[in-house]
Amino acid sequence: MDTLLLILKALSDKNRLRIFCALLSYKELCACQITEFLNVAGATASRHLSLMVTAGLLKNRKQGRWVYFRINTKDASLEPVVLWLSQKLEGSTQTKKDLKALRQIIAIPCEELSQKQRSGGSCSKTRQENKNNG
Amino acid sequence: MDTLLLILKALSDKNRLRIFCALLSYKELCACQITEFLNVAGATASRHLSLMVTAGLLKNRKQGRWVYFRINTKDASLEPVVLWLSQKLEGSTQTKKDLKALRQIIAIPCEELSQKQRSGGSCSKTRQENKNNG
DNA sequence: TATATATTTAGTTGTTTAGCTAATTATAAA
DNA sequence: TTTATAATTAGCTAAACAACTAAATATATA
Repeated sequence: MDTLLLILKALSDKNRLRIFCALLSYKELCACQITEFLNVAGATASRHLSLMVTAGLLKNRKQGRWVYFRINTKDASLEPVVLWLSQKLEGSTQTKKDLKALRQIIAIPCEELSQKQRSGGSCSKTRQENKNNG
Repeated sequence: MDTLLLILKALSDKNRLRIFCALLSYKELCACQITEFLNVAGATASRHLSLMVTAGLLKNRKQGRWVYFRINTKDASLEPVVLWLSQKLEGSTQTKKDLKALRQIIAIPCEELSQKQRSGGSCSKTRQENKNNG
């Protein structure tokens, strides 16, 4: 039951659900891409991803300085919930909005994305504004 | 996505998961029976149940002074997750322990249970001790 | 009708958690 | 080997939440 709780807690946060949803469409995403699309500090995205990996929902692989995350498709016992979530998430307003934003983000090379994040593109003010604008 | 989040949040608490698990075996349970088996204050059980009803996971019916709760089997879109949870919960140590305790609880009439709860059977000290004893 | 009582709601308190910045770690490039 | 940098970890703050007690609500019984 404790393992199950870990999975459910990992899924019961809006930003983590958005990450999961993004990975349903884009099989693999870099931490910097997820940071960009959530519009949060890198450390915040990292913590969310870490929780999901610990719960067994995600797997990651390191490639040079970048870390790529994907849904853990090896654990067969997760299949039913992944399917259920896919159905529930498909076509929701938030999903549409996120997928649209992601199309633009994945077009930018990670080097450029990271540089943008370093140079103030992710300051608190901007994040707050984006949040308010929906 | 917000409805989905409501469902996931409703499931991501140990006591609420225990309630759900109990209702997988006992189709319908009274609020006082759930209060007894969680070993919490009546108000606490009521709040948990209310969250689960709001999320659409449970339905309830009032019969006299008693309120009975059951899993909402009418919403077909919940079927996959209910099945998944059943599989995950089946046979876990916590589940076994809870079902054992429930067998004794349902043997007691609600009148007697409620009276027991009123007359100090559910004081904080007892609850804490039970918690520590597992 | 008045009283008893099962449940819910209101209000309080301590814990958990999501977010931030700053410091650390690990890898690539100069 | 030194420097730059992507990601993680540490430490902090504010918000969310689970638990409690007390008050309110709704129903049954005397």
